[in-house]
Amino acid sequence: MATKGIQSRNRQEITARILTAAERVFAEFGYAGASISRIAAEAGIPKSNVVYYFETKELLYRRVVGEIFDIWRAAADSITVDNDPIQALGDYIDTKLDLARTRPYGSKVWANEIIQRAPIVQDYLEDELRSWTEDRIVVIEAWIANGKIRPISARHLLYAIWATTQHYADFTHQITTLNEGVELTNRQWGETKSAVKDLLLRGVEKHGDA
Amino acid sequence: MATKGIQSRNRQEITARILTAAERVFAEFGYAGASISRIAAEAGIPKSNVVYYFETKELLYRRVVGEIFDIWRAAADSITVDNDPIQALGDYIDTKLDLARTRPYGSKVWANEIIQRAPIVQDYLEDELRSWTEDRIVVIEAWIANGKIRPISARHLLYAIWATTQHYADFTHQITTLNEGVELTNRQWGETKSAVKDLLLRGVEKHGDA
DNA sequence: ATGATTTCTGCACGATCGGTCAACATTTTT
DNA sequence: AAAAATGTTGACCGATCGTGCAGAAATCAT
Repeated sequence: MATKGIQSRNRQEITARILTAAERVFAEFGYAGASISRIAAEAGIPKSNVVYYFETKELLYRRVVGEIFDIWRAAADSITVDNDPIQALGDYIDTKLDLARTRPYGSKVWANEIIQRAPIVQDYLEDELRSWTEDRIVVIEAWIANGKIRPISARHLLYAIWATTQHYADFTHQITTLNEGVELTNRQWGETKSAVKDLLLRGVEKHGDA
Repeated sequence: MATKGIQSRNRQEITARILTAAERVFAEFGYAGASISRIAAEAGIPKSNVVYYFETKELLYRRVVGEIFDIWRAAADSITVDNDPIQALGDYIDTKLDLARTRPYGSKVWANEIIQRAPIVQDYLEDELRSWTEDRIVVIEAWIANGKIRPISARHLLYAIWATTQHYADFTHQITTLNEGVELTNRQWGETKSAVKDLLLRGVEKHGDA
C-alpha cells in the first residue's frame, strides 16, 4: 500500500511526516481510537518505524499536543499593554481564526484532551497555561485601568475568544453541514472574521458606536 | 464489585441508569475509548446486561447523543419573533449555561461526535439540526428587519452563543485548572452568565449603552 | 402448578490493540 | 575494508475489545 519510493532520507523529514499524520488521526479518532498502525499507514511507513522514532503512543501524542500549544501561545503576542486593545484583540482573533482554518486537527486534539480531563498533558495546564493566562489578564485589566476599554471580565473575554475561534476548527464538520455540505469559501472565512470581531469587540469598546 | 442489592426492578429504571453511566463514560473516554464493560461497571451491572437492553454499543451511543440534542433544542424555545430579542437571547444563554453546568457530559459527547465528523449521527445534522438552525436564523433576521437589533450576522451570532456556552461544559477541566484547581462556585457561575451575556449581547443591542 | 416469556449472566470467539524483539539493511566512523 | 551505529521491518505476545450464545433465574399468564 505504501509507495516506498517517496521515503524520506533524514530524521527531520520522517518525524515531521509522522507528526502530521498523527495530528490528523488523533483528531479524527481520539486518543484511544487512534491506532499506531493507522498513523503509520497515513504516513506511508510500517508501524514499527513509528515506534522506532517516538517509542510510545503517549510520547507521540504529547509531541502533537505540544506543537499546537506553542502555536497558540505565539498567536497572542500582540496582547501587550502598549498596543491598542481593539487592534491587538482583533489581530488575536484573526490569527486564531486563520489557525482554525489551517490547523484544525491540532485544535481538535487539544479539545479532545481537555474534554477527557487532560489525562496526558495536565502539566501543561498547571505550569505554562496558567501563568500565560494570568499574564494576559493583567494586560487586559491594565487596559481597563487606563480607561482604554469597558470594564468587562478579562477572564471571560479570553474564554469567549478561545471558545468562538476554536469552535470554527473543532466544529468544522457541523458548520460545513449547515453550509449546505460545502466548506467555507475564502469570502465566507472573511465574513466570519468580521462577524466574530464585530460581536466580541463591540462588548469591549469604550464607545458603543463606531 | 457490583452491589447487587441496589438492583432496579423495572426496565425504565435500569435503562436510565445505563444511559447516565454511558453519557459519562462516552464523554470521558470518547466513543472508541469507552468500553461496554466500563459502562456496565459504572452502572453496577454485568456487561451482558447492558447489551441485553441496548443490543450494540452504537445504538446505546445514539440514544445518549439523541438525549442531549433534544434538550438543547428545547432550550431555544424562547427565540421567537414576538419575544424581545435581548430578553430571549439572554434566556437562551442562561439556559445553555445552566445545562453546561448540570449536563456537562452530554455536551462533551456531542463535541466528540462533531470533532470526529459525526460518524454516527450525521443524519441528525442533516435533518433536524439544519432546519432547526434555519428557523432560528429567520427569527433573528426578522428582529433585524423590524429594527429591534443591530444588523449582525444571525448565523455567526448563533455559532458564538453555542461556542461560548458549550465551552463552559466541554472545557470545564481547563477552566477549573485555571481557577486554582477548584470548581466554579455558585457566585462564579452567576458572574459567568453576566459576563457572557454582557459580551455577546452588547454586540446585538441597538443602542450601545445601557 | 405449569408452561411461556422475559430478564439476567458467564463463557467463548475472532479481531485489534500497543509494544517487544531479532534479523536485516544502510550509513557513518575508524 | 572493517567495525560500529543507525535505520527498517515482519513476526509475535498478552491484553482488551464488541458481540454471540446457551442456559439459569425470575416473572407472568393461564
